[in-house]
Formats: sequence, C-alpha cells, structure tokens
Amino acid sequence: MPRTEESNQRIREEQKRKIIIAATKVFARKGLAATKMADIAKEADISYGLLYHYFDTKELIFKATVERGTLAFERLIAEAREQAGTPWERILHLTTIILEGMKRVPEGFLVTNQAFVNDSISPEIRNLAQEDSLRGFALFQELIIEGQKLGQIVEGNPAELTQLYFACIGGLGQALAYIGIPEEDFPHPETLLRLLKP
Amino acid sequence: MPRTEESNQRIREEQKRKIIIAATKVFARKGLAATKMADIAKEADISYGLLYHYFDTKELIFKATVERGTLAFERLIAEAREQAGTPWERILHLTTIILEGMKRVPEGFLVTNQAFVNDSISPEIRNLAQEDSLRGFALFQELIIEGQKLGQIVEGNPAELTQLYFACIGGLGQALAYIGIPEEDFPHPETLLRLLKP
DNA sequence: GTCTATAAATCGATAGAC
DNA sequence: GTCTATCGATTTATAGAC
Repeated sequence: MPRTEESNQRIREEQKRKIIIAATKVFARKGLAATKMADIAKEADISYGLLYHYFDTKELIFKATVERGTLAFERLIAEAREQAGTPWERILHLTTIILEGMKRVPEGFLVTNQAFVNDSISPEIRNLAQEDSLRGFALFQELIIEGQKLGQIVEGNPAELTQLYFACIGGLGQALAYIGIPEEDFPHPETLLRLLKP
Repeated sequence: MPRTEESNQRIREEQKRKIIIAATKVFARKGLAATKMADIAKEADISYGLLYHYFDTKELIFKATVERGTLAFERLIAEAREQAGTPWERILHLTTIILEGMKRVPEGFLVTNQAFVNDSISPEIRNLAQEDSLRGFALFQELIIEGQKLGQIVEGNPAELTQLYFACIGGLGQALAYIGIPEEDFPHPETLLRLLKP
C-alpha cells in the first residue's frame, strides 16, 4: 500500500512539531548560539540531515519555537480578556494561569525570554517577542487602572506596578526552570499579588 | 628609562581589568557562546592576539567576569550584615543598594545570572555562581524569620518569601538591562517590599 | 607587551544513496 | 522521508615578528 499525499502531509506536520518541541527544550537550556544542530537532532531522535529537510537553517527552528511561545502567551491573554468579574478577580485569574503554565512547561516562556534578551538574535525574531510582550503589558495596565478606580488595587504609577509585576513573573519563570523551586516554596498567586493589594 | 618589574606588573593588572570589564559588557548582551574573541578585543580596544596573552581561553575570561560579579554581590551582603537596625530596616537597606547597584552597572549581575542559567557553562563556573547566590538566600531568610518574630514581616513560609523576593530582584535586573525601564517607572524599594509587609 | 598572519578545530549546511 | 558522509565557513587558538 503506497503512501498517499495526505499521510505524507501528516507525517510532515508531526515531524515538524516533534522538532520544535525538542528544539525548545534545548534552546531553553543552552541558548541559540550554544545549541548545535546535532543537539536538536538527538533530542528529537532523528538524524542530523533530516533536520534540514524540515528547516533550512537553525535560526528558522529558533523562530518557530519563539512563535509557538508567543502564541501560547496570547492564548492566556485572550482567556483573561474573556473572563468575567472585577479587575482584581481577572488579575488573580491571569496570574494563576500564568504561574500554572510556567510550572507545567517553562521552556516556551524561557525561549521567548531569550529572544527578548539576547543581542545576537535577529531583529525580526526579537520584534516577534517584543510586540507580543507589549500587548500583554498594555492589557495588564488597563486592568490595573480599572482596579485602582474601584479601590481594589494600590494607588501609584500604573506603569511602575506593571513593570514590577512582569519582572516578578519573569524572574519566577527563570527561578522555576533553572534552579527548580521546591513545590512547597513555590509562590502562590495571592503571595505575588500582595504587590498590588491596597 | 627601562621598564621596571613593577611597572610591567602594573600594566598587566590594568590590562586584565580592562579586558574583564569589556568582556562583561559583551557577555551580558550576547552570552558566552555568541560572544567572539574578536568582539571582546574590539570592546577592550586591544588586538585579537593580545587577549591570549592575558587569558588562555574564552571560558577563562568568562570565569573572571563571573568572579567579579559574585565578589560584588558578596560585598553587598557583607554591608547588609554590618548594618545596624531592625530586620525591616536592614532589608530595606539591602534592597535599596541592590536596586541601586543594578541600575548603575547591570552587566555584572547579568553575567552571573547567565552562569546560573545556561547549561552550556561549565559546572565549575556554575558552582561559583550558585554557591554565591545560596549564601545570599540564606542570609536573607534569616532576616525574614527575625522580622516575622517581631511582627515586621508578613507571616508565611520564609522560603517562599525568599524565593519570591529574589525572583523579583532577578526579573527586575533583566528588565532593567535589556528592555530599559524608564526612570520614572522603575520600582522603588518600598513598592517591591510590599511583598513582605504584614 | 603588542601586533599580524596562520593553523586547527568546530559546526552549519549540502550531496547523494537508500 | 530518512540516513551517512563531506564540504566550506567561521572562529578559537597559536606562532613568530617588532
């Protein structure tokens, strides 16, 4: 029984997905420059040459991992947007799912963070990560301002509170992924949100 | 007038220092792997070959930058130790000087952070950074516990509070260095310490 | 102590068989 | 679609003149 067009198509997509997931793991740990194509091939359990059948360059693989990460982040944002409730409830909900998501799969977040942080990453990819983050910042700041009007959130410069909030989220993601915070020491959303309580 | 032994010695130390400072800047932006020896030479404004007169390998330069960073961090800790006052006052003081230090020269902190975070860095160097951080964590946790006894600090798992505090510090350092937080949006120590207020 | 020129190694990317 | 073997460029590290 010969392979059909469709089953080939299917294989192609599954392999691409496998490569992206494997690459995300390695990039998260080593960074773009220190990651060798051989590392990705090994992690994905395919041959070295086959990688190039699916991606023309290492940077294109990296770009794909960043896109996957930003897509996941955007889904979180969308979820928070649709959420009913007061600003405080929505912030609590957003915080909870962000922390949950990072605990489950920290790698995606870490790769996006690298795109943000490393000067050797191409402007195109960095813009991808930056615009994504800026959208998140903007949404969050709206929530802060709404919450302040209702007296649910501490007074003060909304931009400062937003910076602080996301700095903490980012720092927690790193600590979680690399150092490995013990389960019982991992901060609860409520503990983090003391930053914003009136 | 021939060069004396001493003046040669002096030149040697100054050049080493110049290289380490230049390398810190580049490593902070690009990471160890993406940084080329040529980049460091250019930043230090010396020739390519001269680098090897002072350091045998790129990794040894990196190690020297990490050592410089941890040394600076240890000085901060020592300063906090010597400080008089209640636990809360000492924590406020420590936080202030950490944030000040990061604002002035973020690079040192960032390189140490990389040593912590990147799997492609040798275990020897990573241990350097890790042990340093663990000392800081331990000291801080003592302060937390003391403060809780006096009712100056919110109740709760001291380890959780410590993790959260340093995660925020780390995240702020990154945000500050890479994204560039506007001066007016940069969090004040008091804002950050709302995390610990009872 | 400082430089330029060269060797050696590493690694991304390609070719071609199955 | 998958693999192994090889090329070629980049970059670390060395040699040797000034």
